[in-house]
Amino acid sequence: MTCSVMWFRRDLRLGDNPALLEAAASAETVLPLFVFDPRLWDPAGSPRQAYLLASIKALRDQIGGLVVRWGDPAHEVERVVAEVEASSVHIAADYDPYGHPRDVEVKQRLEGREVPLARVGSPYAVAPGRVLNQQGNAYQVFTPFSKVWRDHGWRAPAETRHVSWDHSLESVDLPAVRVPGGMTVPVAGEEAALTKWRAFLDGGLATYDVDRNRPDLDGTSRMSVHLKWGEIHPRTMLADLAQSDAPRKAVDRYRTELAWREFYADVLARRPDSARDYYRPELAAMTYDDPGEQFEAWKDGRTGFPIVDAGMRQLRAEGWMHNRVRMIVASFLVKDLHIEWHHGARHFLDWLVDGDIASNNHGWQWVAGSGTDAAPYFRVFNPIDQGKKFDPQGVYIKRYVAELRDCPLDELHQPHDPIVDHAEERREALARYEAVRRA
DNA sequence: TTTTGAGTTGTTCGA
DNA sequence: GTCGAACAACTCAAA
Repeated sequence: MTCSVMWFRRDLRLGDNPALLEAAASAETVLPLFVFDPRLWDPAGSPRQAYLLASIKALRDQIGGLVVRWGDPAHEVERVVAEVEASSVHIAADYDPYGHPRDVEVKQRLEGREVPLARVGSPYAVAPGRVLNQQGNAYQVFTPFSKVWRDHGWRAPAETRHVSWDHSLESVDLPAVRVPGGMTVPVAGEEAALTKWRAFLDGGLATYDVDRNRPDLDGTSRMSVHLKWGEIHPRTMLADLAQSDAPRKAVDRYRTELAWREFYADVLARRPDSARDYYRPELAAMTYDDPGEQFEAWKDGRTGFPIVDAGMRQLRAEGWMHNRVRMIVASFLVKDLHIEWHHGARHFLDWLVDGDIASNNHGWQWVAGSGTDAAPYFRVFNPIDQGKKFDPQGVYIKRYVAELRDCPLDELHQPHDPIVDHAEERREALARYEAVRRA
């Protein structure tokens, strides 16, 4: 019997999975593999790890077994290949700063055994590096990127075919993950992702263009976590959007949000350093404050600004935060507390179940004014006005800030014992930007 | 090569 | 309360 290895990473699904199809086509049986990489695993636990574990269990149940290994992927994949005498290993391409070099190393190791590492597909509708301008260069601005991306087209969703799974290898136990007490992470797995997506197509999509900014209405699809782990492919979603009879404006807006995900992946693949360093280095010269007690207050949701505290508490309660509120709390950290964006980005990655290095860190750089399409320096979110505008009845605030549940609406959005004065810190932020600009 | 138009997500002020 | 203008200057993309 010939055998191929399907090495799952961030593509934890069986449907619309070109790498899996090719694995099945190239051998009689397919061995399903997942490798826990200690370098990516925090023994202290995290919501993201808890979600990953739940998703892996769902995948294992779907397949009826999954070979789990623990260790350096280059070593573990080679070992599994030797154990089953596999003829090939199949993966979806990873473009992240850590994943890409890892795959290069694994490929080299396997070449020593004359076993190909076949990269088929990616987590994106259009693989990073494919969208180019007329000169053949990458775009650095979202809007022209999105137009070319939209017209680039993508493959139709791949058909699901029968796979003969190989269950001959032993598996190590899944690690235990500690989740902060009281946190509820979303239901994981391909089935859950598809169920949620179909409900959104029939429900929230119709008013997505307006409601997506309303944390009180929960007007987003909440698909980010499923995209993060590849429980659904964006190509599947784009095909469904093309079939949708929802209003054009709403469909276009959702498509644009998927384009943002692909744009930031494209930028990060081109500039792996931008995961950590300033995309535009000029702003690194700005004066920032060291994270101290105010940073702790921000993380705990104790700033005294209701919409900020609600967002930070939602993050701790659910491992997720509404996107509008992510912008508000990010602006507050960078512009009101004058703390460098990467401290906030790190905290988000520690707590978000959907934490994705490209979208997260470039979103933060956008807020800090150091990313692509840098925001004008004078754009400082007003947390009071943002609260009134996007949570008009205070439903979102009251959901997460228990001590304000009896607060009358005309006082609800006002700061309560705030750690800073917004107007004052806004002037301070503008002054610091002005100083860098002159330099 | 030069020129022109455009650029996710905002706030404040004054009419 | 609503509305439009001002808030800068620069980079990118395309004609």
